[in-house]
Amino acid sequence: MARSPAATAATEQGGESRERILVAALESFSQSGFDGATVREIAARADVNLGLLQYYFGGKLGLWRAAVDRAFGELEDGLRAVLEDPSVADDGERLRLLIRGQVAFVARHPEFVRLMHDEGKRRGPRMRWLVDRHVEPLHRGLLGVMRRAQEGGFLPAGLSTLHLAYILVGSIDVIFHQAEECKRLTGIDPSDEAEVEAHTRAVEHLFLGPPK
Amino acid sequence: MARSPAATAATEQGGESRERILVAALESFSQSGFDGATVREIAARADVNLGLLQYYFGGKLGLWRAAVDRAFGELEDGLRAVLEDPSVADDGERLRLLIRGQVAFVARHPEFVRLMHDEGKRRGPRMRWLVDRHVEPLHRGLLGVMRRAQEGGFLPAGLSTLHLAYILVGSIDVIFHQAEECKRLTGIDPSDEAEVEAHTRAVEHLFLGPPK
DNA sequence: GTCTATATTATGATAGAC
DNA sequence: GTCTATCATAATATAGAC
Repeated sequence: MARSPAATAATEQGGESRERILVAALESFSQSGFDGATVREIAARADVNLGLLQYYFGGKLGLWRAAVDRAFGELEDGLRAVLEDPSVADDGERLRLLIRGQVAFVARHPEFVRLMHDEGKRRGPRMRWLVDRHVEPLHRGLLGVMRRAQEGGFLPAGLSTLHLAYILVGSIDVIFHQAEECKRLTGIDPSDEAEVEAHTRAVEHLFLGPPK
Repeated sequence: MARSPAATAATEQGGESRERILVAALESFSQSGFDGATVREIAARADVNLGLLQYYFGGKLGLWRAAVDRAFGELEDGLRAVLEDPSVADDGERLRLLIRGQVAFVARHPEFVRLMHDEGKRRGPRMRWLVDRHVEPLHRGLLGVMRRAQEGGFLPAGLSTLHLAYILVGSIDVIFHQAEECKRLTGIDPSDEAEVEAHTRAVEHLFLGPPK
């Protein structure tokens, strides 16, 4: 896989092991939360020695930050493409693309949502770091699209874009965040292709109306 | 506040301290997750001695279970009332009441959602216990209401009720789950009365159409 | 770069006094 | 019931060999 130049500084100094550690860290942090995750388990998962985490990331917090940067990198690349694509006809269509892209991304990367939710629920330095560095720009972009979609008559006017934004994100994310619960509850894996499609259709229908 | 007889068995043996421990435990578990929470901090929060947690609940897991039972007790009482209320005109109206009640509950009890999300995201004995004991009955009830609302034309037909259910829950819950993030992001506290109202209106509009 | 110790602290649980 | 120790373990982080 080709590497984007932008990603180099944050994630690409160092070698193969460094990358495996980051993958393992994201997995562990998203499953157990920052406090619940242990650097030992991450090292074991990445099949490297404990000291190596210290060597590359200086400590648990540095590892967490690097893993978060890496996780957001991929998402941001995809979102920016949709937000800035000049060939999109109108903001209703742009919102539709945003929904589709986000459902697809979250279905394949539930760790991402789990990590965001784990930090977004409590006050603290990590939450502030995450919001200021990553969430705020995305949120601003989404609000803009929704506002313009309202102005164009693609979204119900008179409803707060802030609330609509959280409703949209919640609509998309929760079933994948709770994928294990959903499996236990229904036997259905929401990340199965057919379910991802059904989910996309349902979210699109609710926000943008029945398909033409 | 009067105590429902049903709640007695699960939560009322023991005294004042026991209750304070359960409140503190719910707070800690929801903030930090099961692994991240420490019995020491819970004891400190409840202003009781460490040994007392052992005395009442046998250990961390027993404490978690008792705290969860207590949290679901209140929710289940409210939901059952709406689900079984014979004076409700139709299932569109019932769904509307369900939405209003759930938004109000979650706005006042974000810990509840945080705890559910913390366990629902990972496989394990606690998740299974939680789903089988508490989530499954609620989910079954919600699916029933949604199916009947579809049949009555109050909800878009042709969309999977499973996905609609997760979308509804996500729509309602996430802004309150992420309340701290939202405050940092926008300066707005979603649990403020005006915001709760705006959120209710937005969710109602999306699922049940514009107000009459 | 990667590893093997090890220091230090924090944690869940227990024993037993009052 | 409630408290004061204390134990055994598991955690992060460090020092230093290869």
